[in-house]
Amino acid sequence: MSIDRRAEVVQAAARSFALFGYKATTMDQVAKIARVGKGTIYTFFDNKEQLFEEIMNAFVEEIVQLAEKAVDPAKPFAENLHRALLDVLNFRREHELFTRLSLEMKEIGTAAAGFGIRMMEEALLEFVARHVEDAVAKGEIKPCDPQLTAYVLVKLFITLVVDWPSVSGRPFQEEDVMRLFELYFLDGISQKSGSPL
Amino acid sequence: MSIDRRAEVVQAAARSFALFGYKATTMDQVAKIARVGKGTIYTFFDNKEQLFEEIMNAFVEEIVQLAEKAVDPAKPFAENLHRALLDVLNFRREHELFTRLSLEMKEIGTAAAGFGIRMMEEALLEFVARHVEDAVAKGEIKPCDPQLTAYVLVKLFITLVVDWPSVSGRPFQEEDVMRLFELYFLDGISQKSGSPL
DNA sequence: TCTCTGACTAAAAATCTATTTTGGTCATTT
DNA sequence: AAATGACCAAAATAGATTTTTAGTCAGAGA
Repeated sequence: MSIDRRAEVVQAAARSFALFGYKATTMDQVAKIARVGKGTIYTFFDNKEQLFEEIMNAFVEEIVQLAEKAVDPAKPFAENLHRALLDVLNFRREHELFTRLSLEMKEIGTAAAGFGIRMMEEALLEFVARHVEDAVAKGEIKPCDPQLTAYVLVKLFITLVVDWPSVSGRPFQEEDVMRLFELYFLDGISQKSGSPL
Repeated sequence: MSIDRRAEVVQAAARSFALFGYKATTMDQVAKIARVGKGTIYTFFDNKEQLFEEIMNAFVEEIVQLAEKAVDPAKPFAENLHRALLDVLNFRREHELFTRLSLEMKEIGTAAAGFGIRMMEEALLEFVARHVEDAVAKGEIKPCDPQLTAYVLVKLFITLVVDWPSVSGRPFQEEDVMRLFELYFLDGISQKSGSPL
């Protein structure tokens, strides 16, 4: 039985994309790493972008499934959000493809890298929006536009996990992020209800 | 009495920066618009960047003063935030220097434009952080890191006023921004206290 | 026959070179 | 003493040339 050349190609490409980014990954290189002829790649994928898309798709699916698994419909929104964010956080830390692509996207303006990022963000937004909608329906959170709320939520997440650490120098611990999320998003910073004894 | 050449230079440069951006503004052009010799500019400013800095400084000062005027120490934090943000919002809409520089910063990577933007953001952050500190001291909002809170607040502001409109296509009205700010930041989206009668 | 390959090609990217533009200077004028 | 614009070096731009790379295809190997 011959090896699964398609899988070899995908694995090699995934490694190369994660290691060098989209632009610096050449098809010759992928072929070499996968130990196949370059033409073989083109029997499975029409072009470089499609190969990239496949890998991003798998990546996105993995993340969404992870988040989905963290959600228990019986449990409250805040708790589900908590667990899902934690998982995404950890996943990000382990797989640096996302981080590298973000960099490439911002430093160089690679179109495909931008596409990849946008795809991930859109998938994440869709996922969050769906759960926000549920939570609103259940009366767990106030009525609001699910799309916008998801957008704000994800932006706040990125602000806390990516932007602020790079501005202030010190990254947060997981628990910090969760506590801050509750403070800034779920409960609000306004000191109005529970008067301090 | 001779004209104030320095003021002429500053005015000409301000116009040109706002109209063409940092990079596309040449010192020859500024000299011509200001109707002075190019050398004259260099009797007031060491170089192009310093000229730019002066103009940005004035700009930032104007904004901060505007915001400061909107704040009444006797009034609650939420209301002050409300008014200050409204003023900044309007100012932004009127003066396009900020917008143009943001674009230049993102499309081309002009270092000086980046510097200008960062300056504005830092000034704004400092302003907000100071007032957050006050509000915490007065017990109007929950105890929190003023720096971080200011950062989150400004980011949310930009998310609502700049990012979301460009994503969704439809910009917000002023009142919308304010209402959303209350929902997402001050009160929180969590449906916990006031049960919906 | 069918899968797989790597030399090949056209197009894009990088490199090099010639030319122009531009920030900054300074001897001269006012 | 204040102001100027011709001047210069350095940087940006444009164009020509070379290199790299995505994608093809005739043919080798099974």
